[in-house]
Amino acid sequence: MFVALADPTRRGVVRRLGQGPASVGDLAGAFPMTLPSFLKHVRTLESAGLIRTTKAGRVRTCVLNRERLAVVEDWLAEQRAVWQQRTDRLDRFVTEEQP
Amino acid sequence: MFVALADPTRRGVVRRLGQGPASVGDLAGAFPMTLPSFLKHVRTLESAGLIRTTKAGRVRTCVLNRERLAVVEDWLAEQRAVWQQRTDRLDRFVTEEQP
DNA sequence: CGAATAGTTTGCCACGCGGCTAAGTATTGG
DNA sequence: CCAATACTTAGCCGCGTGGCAAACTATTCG
Repeated sequence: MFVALADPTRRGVVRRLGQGPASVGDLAGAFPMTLPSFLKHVRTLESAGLIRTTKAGRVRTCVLNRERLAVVEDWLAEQRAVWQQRTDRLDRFVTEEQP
Repeated sequence: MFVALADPTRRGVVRRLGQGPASVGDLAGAFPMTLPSFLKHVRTLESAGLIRTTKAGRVRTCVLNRERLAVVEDWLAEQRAVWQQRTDRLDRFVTEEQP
């Protein structure tokens, strides 16, 4: 997940797909690299589950898999939870300092 | 940012630091690698701005920089916004199909 | 059918990442 | 002051990643 999003090209693809499905060729047009190179990114995103692709005729269409982005959000939420626990403990501690 | 979080060791450090500051040595104890290797991760996290570190005497203490995690949340929020716009357009389109 | 289109596969290369050992530098406790 | 502690630096190595060009496959259009 994070690995897949750690590349600007791939984040670009995710952003673009947020606006709706697109073909590999259309997507590739927006990035300064050859098709084979670009296709690797598509595959990476797909195996990370961030996008789904289907081939119809000779054109492969990519769509964003929104649910997967929630995984990142969940991780962040967990971090916030951990941090929250800690400040709670701190609050209690500080509070109990004043009997 | 995403690159820094793309490594399990570094995510582990972030999680651990959520519970409060810790020294490099203490943190390293939780991971199966040598100190020099571990230190690289600390440096990576620091230059990504995810943590801040200060050295007192011979011990370097690390603290989580919560604000930076918000950057990831912002990116996700932006994605949601883009997606939302699109479904809005879609709604309008569908709605206007029925005069 | 034949040519253009849209991916796909293959094979190559450079670079950086993540790991290691060994050796060096401050600090600190006795 | 000396030894232990806590990093830090330096240097090395294997592997994965991200890029390319060239050649191949499968559709579609005229």
